[in-house]
Parts: sequence; structure tokens; C-alpha cells
Amino acid sequence: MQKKQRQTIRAKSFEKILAAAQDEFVLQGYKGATVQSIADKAKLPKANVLYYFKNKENIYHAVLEQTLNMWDEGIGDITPEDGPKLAIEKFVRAKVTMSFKNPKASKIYAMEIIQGAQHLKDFARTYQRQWVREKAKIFQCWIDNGEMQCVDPVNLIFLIWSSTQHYADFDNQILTIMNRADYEEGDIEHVTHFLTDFILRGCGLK
Amino acid sequence: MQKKQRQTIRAKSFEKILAAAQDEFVLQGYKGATVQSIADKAKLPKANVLYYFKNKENIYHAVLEQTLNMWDEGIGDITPEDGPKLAIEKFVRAKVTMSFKNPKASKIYAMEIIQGAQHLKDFARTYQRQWVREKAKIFQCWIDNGEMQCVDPVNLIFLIWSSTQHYADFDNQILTIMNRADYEEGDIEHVTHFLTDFILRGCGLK
DNA sequence: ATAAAACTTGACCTTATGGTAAGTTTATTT
DNA sequence: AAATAAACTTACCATAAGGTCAAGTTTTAT
Repeated sequence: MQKKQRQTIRAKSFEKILAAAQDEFVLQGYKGATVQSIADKAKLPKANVLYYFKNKENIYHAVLEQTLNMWDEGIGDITPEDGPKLAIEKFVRAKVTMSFKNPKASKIYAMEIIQGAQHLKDFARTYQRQWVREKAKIFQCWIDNGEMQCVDPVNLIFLIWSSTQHYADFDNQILTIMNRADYEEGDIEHVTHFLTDFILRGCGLK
Repeated sequence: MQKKQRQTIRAKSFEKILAAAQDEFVLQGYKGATVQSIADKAKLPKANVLYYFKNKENIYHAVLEQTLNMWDEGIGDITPEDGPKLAIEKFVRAKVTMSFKNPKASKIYAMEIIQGAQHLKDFARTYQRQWVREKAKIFQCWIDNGEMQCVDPVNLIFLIWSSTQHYADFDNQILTIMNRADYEEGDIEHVTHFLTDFILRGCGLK
């Protein structure tokens, strides 16, 4: 009956290590994060961490994968049926919410890209290309149908990505500028409103 | 007469080291970049690099300072006299041009912020807060005068920053998605046009 | 109860890296 | 030409970090 005990411990250890690793990788970068510092943060001996993950690179890969999955799930979707207004509203809200609720995931991903995506597998890149192509096509349809202003769909996607992720990646800068210590509940709503409003107007939808 | 020779060598060495260091810091992060790798890239012996800079942290500080100066100079300005339309056009163009011409500077800065601005001096942060306050006030005047749509000025600044810097920080991702190896001359113009167009419309100025 | 598997851990090894010390060469000044 | 200062270089050291090992302990299966 108690075969569960092992599984739970195993799962919990993985979880603790991944959480600690995400923290450290964001704070110190790939090379700067040490197995020891990850172990300390996870409250496990170093050798134990290396029992669960063969080496540091494997830890990093696991963190990256976790991050990509989150990106995939949380990103909502852009479907032709919704029409441009609703689709943009949904998408912006999803991205802003993700940025505020899980800034670390966004940061890991951002650092990886900035540094040249050295650890990112090819499939992940191809996948994104596909995604953008597909969504751009939907926007183009709407434009051709006169449902929205004629704007370059690919650059529009970039603008939405960048302006939403900014609140995660640059949270430190934003908080410093606003002279605050932390984000508050209302911020998500405020930023979502600002961005949807602004972007819809940019698309000629207001 | 030939006292110049030393000065030139000195200047050139500094330049080579800083360029190499910027490269390495972007590619490998602070901890990942080694004095040796910087020296190799600068084609100098390691000890010679450490003759010009006491230690790695000093190299990094120099790179960071260089980056901040560039940000300061290249950022153009937002002045009340220009009015919202011209001011935004100028500012967006300046930022986009910087992003395309000097992506590494933007990346160094982005990485520093993402990682919590651990090396950034307080004065740099306070300075930015001041800058944003000041410019936000100008936008607010324009709004109050009915010269532009009522949008939150601070978030507008964030949107302009993020959407323009994106082309520097995420150049790898963008190029992958567009299935290209490098940016081309026309890209600056195209992106500038897209962004000014979109943002002006977002501000109710089109 | 016993064996086997899964898990935990301290001690250890090797390598890479930041940095130093001390000497040598090269350019500038007098 | 000699003296001085700047620039360069070699050899070296201490430390920290990734990773292994082998000896334990605990849980599960028989």
C-alpha cells in the first residue's frame, strides 16, 4: 500500500529542485547558478540533487522544458471564429496574466533567447515559426475582410509579445520607476486594460 | 612628439577589451564570461587584460557604463515643443535605430535588469525614474490639451521601450521566425514605419 | 524475515578560473 | 645615452565548482 511514499518524495524532490533551480538560473544565469546554491535553496545536499539530475545541464533543460510547457498552455489561442477584437482581448489578457503570475518563467526564456538560444532545441524554434505563420495568416484574413486595419501581422505579434512580457522581464525596472516594492492585485487589470485598449486602437478596432 | 603612441595603444587596448567583453558577457552572462575568453577574443594575453582592468567586475562595470552612456545619447528626446506626433515619431525612430545598430548594448542592459540589476548603481535607477516622470508629465500635458488620446503616459513609455527594444534583445528569435540569417538595411525603415504608425494610431494621432 | 531496490550523504578528485608577483621588453623623457 | 615609466608576459597559487564513489539508510517486494 505504501508504494506511494517513494513516489511522493520523488515528486516533491523534483519540484523543490526545479523551483530552486529556476530561481537561481534567473538570478545568476546558467554558469553563475551552482549546483550547491540550487541544493541549498532546495534544502537538499548537493549529492542528492545530482542523484535526481545527472548534471547541471540536465537541471537547466528540465527548467527550460517546464517553462516552454507553461508558455504553451497559458498562451491562450487566436482562432478565426473569435474575430480580431475578441481574439486580441483574450490573447493580451492571457499574456499579461502570465507575465504577472509567473515572471520567472518569462525571464528564463528571455535570457535564453538573448544569449542566442544556445540550449534551446531546434524543434522549439521551428514550432514557434509555425505558430507565428499560422496566426499571422488569421490576422491577414481579417485584414483582407476589412475586419481590421491593415497592419503587418508578424510585427503585430511581436508588439503584443514584447509589450506584455515586458512586465515580467523588466519587473525590477518597472517597480523602481513606479517607486514600489511589489506588484499589486489591481495592476494586472490596469495593464490589461491599457494594453488591450491601446492595441485595439492601433488595429483600428475602437 | 611620439608620446601619442602609448596613448593610442592604450586606447586601442581598452577598446578591444571592451568590445570583446561586451560580446562575451552577452553570450555567456557575467559569470560565464571568463577573463581568458575575453582576452582570447581581444587577442591579448589574459594578464594584459588584467593590467588594464583590475578584475572582471571592473571590466563588466566599464561595459555597463558604456552601455548606459549610449542609451543616454541615442535616446533622442521628448520635448513639449515638438508636440505628440513629432515627438513620438522621433523617439520611436531613435529607439528602433539603436536597437538595430547596437543590439548588444540593449542586451547587456536587458540581462542586467532581468537578473535584478545587481550591478547597477542606485544613481542609474533614480535617474531613470526621473526621466520617466518628466516625460510622463509632458504626455499628460498633451492629453490635457486634447492633443492626444487619454492613455496612461507611464505605460505608454513602457510600451514604446519594450516594442522597440524587442528587435535588439530578441533578434535571434525574430530572425528564426522570419527564417532569415541577418537583419537587412530595409528592416529598420519597415519596423520604424510599422511602430510609429501603430503607436500613433494607439494614441489617437492618425 | 530477508532480499532487493530506491534513496541519501559525506568525502573526495579534477579542472577551470580569478587573480598575483616578479621579471622583461618597449617607448618616452631628460 | 641613460633613466624612467608604461606596457607586456610568464609562471604560479588558491579557491570554487562540477561531478564521482562508495558506504550508508529507508522503503518496498517476496
